[in-house]
Amino acid sequence: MGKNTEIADIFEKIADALEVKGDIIFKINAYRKAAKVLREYSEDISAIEPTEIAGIGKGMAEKIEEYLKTGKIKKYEEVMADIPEGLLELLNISNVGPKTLQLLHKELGVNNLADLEKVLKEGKLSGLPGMGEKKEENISKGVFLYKAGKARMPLAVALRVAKEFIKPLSGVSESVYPAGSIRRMKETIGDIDILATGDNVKDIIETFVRQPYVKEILAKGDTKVSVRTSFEDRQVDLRVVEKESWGAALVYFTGSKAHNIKLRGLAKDKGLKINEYGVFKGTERIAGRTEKDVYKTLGVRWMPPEMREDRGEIELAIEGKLPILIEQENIRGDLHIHSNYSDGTESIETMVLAAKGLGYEYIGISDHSKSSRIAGGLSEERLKRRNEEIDRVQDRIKGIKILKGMEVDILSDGRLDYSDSILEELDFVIAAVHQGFTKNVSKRMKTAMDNPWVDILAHPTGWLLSWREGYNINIEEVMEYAAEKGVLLEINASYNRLDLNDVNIMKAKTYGAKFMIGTDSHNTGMLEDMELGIGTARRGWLESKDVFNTYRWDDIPLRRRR
DNA sequence: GCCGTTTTCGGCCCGACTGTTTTCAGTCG
Repeated sequence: MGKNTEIADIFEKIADALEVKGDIIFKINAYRKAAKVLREYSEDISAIEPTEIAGIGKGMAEKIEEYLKTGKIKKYEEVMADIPEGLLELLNISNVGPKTLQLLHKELGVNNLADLEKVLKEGKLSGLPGMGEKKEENISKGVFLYKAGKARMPLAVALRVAKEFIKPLSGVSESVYPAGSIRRMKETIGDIDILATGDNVKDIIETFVRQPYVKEILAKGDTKVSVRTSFEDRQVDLRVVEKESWGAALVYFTGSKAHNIKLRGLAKDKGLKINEYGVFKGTERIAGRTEKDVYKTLGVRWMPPEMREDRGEIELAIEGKLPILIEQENIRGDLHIHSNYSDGTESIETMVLAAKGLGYEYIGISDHSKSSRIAGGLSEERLKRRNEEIDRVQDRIKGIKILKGMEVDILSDGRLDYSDSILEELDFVIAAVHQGFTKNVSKRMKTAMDNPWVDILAHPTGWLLSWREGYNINIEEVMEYAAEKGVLLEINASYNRLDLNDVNIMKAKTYGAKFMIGTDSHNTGMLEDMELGIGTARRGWLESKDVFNTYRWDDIPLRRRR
């Protein structure tokens, strides 16, 4: 973890603490903004002048310097002095905001989750000002869901749930779309947002709440409804708008929040007002029907949802310099595929036919190497037999090129799991860490990349979405080394990885790195995870020329060919 | 606390919904 992240975490905690203390919201937002830009800044903050970053002023810069020098920030110690450990965590409970938390803390001495549960049980909340039976009940529900470990869900799960709701709605609406972070293809999703338009608003809302997966209606108004579903208690929100507002609502509900705030600022500068209903000059609506119109009135070109994170995309769109992002149609092949020779569940032939069905020109079979025993890693002898099998399948199946690859373990000393003479005979080699996640990972990866037969580095950070933190690694150093050596960085598209992620992709690109999107498929269904990898690449602003499996196989400038 | 071809002071996004209120505060996105 870099210094940027460490400082960003501290700034966010300061913001939370100040909010509970009731400080002015603008100061709090300043800390949040600083945390965000710091987290997403591609260079290490110690290497530059902090005030050059928008959102970091004199005060923040001093605190950053202080942290770099002493490892501490006095302001943080100050604001935290009278805040008990475990209090701020409670802000993550839905229906508990800063005001409620302050009240609970001051009046009832709530310091942590256990305290909160206790006062709820004893029914002590109802006596407090502004607290009634309902509010108490809602906080109880919030605690229940929080404890149930309502972590963000993987994008793939959210997409599936959203589709279940969109299917029946498409019958009664004119348009219905997933919005929010799903549309931006963020790797994990909190709540699922769906946006619809049509003539009969009531019908749309009633159809929505009648779905069999709806377990409880959390809120229901004329245009908006929130439900808890039987998919792990996940919340789904539906918002219905008039056709005149469809584009404006799409922009608004797709977000991100930071992107919207910047758009509002632009509107304001032009004497306009933008909200989910349109762009307004005084009371007159001058745009709203399509996203394109909305952006145009603000002097901004339309941009793909995956870019809308306020990371400079609005500035680029104003200058007309938006990148042309990679699309599914650009992908010509998938190089990270397991067969039943190692831990895949299907035969080489089945995987090849499925890939051919997707219109791919080539597929690379890349099973595990011998040290991955649990995953059925291949001995030299079995590797030989697998390659002969590939030749036989290729004889039978035409119209798709089958490549002999391997996902080769990086051993504890950085050597690879096969000798160079074996690696050389393969069409390509993916190197991967599957063991010793905390031991010298950066160094081992760099040693592995010194081997000229390594073409691709698999799932570079090793994290699994929402449950495994990943390798103990200096990812910047590794990505920079990969760029230098001409090793492709994998964007692992598997639904529970998405590794590299957007922020790392953007950083890697500044180092001059190139990429490969691989699904890490262990069965035919997983081939469709390519969609998730493309979304992630787009979030990292990649164009098709950055991603080498958009090239014809013979044209890929693989390291071993140079 | 940040920011500035309208400003170095005075702004800083804004609307829906809920619950507890007799007109609005808190939460959420």
